[in-house]
Amino acid sequence: MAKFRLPKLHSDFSVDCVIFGFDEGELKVLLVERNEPPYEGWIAIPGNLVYDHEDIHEAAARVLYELTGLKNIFLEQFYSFGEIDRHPQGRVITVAYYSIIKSSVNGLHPVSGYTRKAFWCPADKIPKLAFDHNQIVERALETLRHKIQYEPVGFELLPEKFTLTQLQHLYEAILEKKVDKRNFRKRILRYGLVSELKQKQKNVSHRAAAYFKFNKRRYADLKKKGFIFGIK
Amino acid sequence: MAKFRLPKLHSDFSVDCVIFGFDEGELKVLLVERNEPPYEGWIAIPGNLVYDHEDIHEAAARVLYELTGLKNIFLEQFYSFGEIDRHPQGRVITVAYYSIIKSSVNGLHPVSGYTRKAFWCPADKIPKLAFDHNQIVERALETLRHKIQYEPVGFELLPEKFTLTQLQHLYEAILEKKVDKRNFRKRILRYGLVSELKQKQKNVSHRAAAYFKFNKRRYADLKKKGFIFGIK
DNA sequence: GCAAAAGTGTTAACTTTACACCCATGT
DNA sequence: ACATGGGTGTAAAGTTAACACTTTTGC
Repeated sequence: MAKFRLPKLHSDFSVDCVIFGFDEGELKVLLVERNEPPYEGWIAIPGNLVYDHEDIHEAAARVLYELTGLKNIFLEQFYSFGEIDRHPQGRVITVAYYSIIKSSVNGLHPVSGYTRKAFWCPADKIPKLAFDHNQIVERALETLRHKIQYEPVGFELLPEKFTLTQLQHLYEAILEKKVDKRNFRKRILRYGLVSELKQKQKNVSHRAAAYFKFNKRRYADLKKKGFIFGIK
Repeated sequence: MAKFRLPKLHSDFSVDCVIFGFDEGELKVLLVERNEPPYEGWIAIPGNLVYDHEDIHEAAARVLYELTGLKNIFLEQFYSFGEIDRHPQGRVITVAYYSIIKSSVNGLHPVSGYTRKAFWCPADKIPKLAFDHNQIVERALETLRHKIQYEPVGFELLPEKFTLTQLQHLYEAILEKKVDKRNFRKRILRYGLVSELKQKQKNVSHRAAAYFKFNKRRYADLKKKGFIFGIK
């Protein structure tokens, strides 16, 4: 027979966030240095317990803010991890979220004492992390690679203005393979997902590239019609 | 500062299972009639609390067995639901799993007293369910529709031997649209994912259709090479 | 003038789509 | 003989993949 111990004072579930950024031609993941046991001093992804009467999605946003200073980030849930021994102090199930943002945003300043600092780490150089966080990051990467196949996720990672080469390098970093320049450009331009700006690069020691911006409106229209945006 | 109340006696999280079957040309969902408060007497998807020292995945398998008699089902996690008021007796986060099976399996016999019965319901005629289960089923359907676009999920829903028309109707039921017979067959046959059996239908008042079987080996080979199996 | 990255088109192979008639079986 | 669903091919349109040279800019 089911028994409920309610109401409770504390939840034994948590949220963890895998935040992807792209900078210097590399895919990056946002990490923190913990300032609390367990795993005090370890590197981890931002995460913490959910309050009792708190929506998990809001909890993810709050925790991310407290631990890194990031605000107004669009978070998407991707998996829950519940190995019985994943937390050294007992059973804690965690709901994992991910987001892809413009890592140019500076101001990574933990707002609480839970973490000592927050910093970007190249996705292919993640150190040993606290808890089962390596597993969580690995799964987030799979989700991202999968997602980029049918949604133009990449634009979220770039600044407002970007060159087509930057965009291409981003795809190559996520998919971990080379893409043909001409075919890539044809595909991107075909559906009008980007608009060319009049502005060009300056002070580069090679032909200046045109800047483009993502055409959100156009994307929304196409999406309604069920189109798929894939780069193979 | 984080505080942990550990060890605990009971978990306040649950698992819920959306089991898809296909029968009589219709996509079906496995439902139960509850025999316990809350929502006693209501229709719901099979679900219950997770034991303290139980892996959530194992919990899903156990709960499914107890409530419906189904065993050895491949369950896949797809989302966690954590609205603060989703459970009338307090905060309960649920991890939702789905599976696709041959609904010909009879023997739906609840093994515990939690449910009065288990039965198949057409996916497009789901009644009002307990908790937020309608929302969970809806999301599982989206996941299934998405998944069938790049994995030959359909074979899991059919008996060992099936006709190509049955397979086509299955795709049409899931994708909710008509598919061209000739093009469908060409695509299925092209990659050798199915093998024709010598056996044919009997006692049908029209030309007997050939039976086919799914070629798992071939699928595994193709998958390794990164192929995508899509029906548009 | 050279190094570095930007930008640009064509062709062949393949994939997708649309479409209509004859076949086998039971009644 | 008729009703029912099974089974089959082709051509046109569209998509993908492979591939190399010229342009612009700063030093």
